[in-house]
Amino acid sequence: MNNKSFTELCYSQLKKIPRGKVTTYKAIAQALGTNAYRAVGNALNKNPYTPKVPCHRVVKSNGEVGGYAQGMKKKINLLKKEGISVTGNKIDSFNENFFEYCKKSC
DNA sequence: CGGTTGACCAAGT
DNA sequence: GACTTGGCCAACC
Repeated sequence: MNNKSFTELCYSQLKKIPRGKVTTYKAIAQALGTNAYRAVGNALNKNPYTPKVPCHRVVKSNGEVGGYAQGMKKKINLLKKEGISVTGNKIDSFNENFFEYCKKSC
């Protein structure tokens, strides 16, 4: 079970995100114990689990929605349905809907 | 093993 | 506030 690639581990963290919340690429990387922000984004970009994994709940650290393999419009649309306010390409009340991972024993 | 890429980040201009 | 630069790390060729 631990033989998964870094990419697969990212998906595992994604699935832990509760509905109506969002996180950042950086947070996920740190949750995995690394600083590979880019590797995380790279993993989600090619993610074959698009509907399985809530990749649309992942945004950039500056509050922007970031990107989406199926189109940002779809991503924003999903976020709004989850109860997250999105203005243009940015998250409204970003820190309100922000979800933090438990790095250590939680 | 080296070079390229990417849904990034932070700091500087 | 928008753009540029350097850095970071994993996956792929």
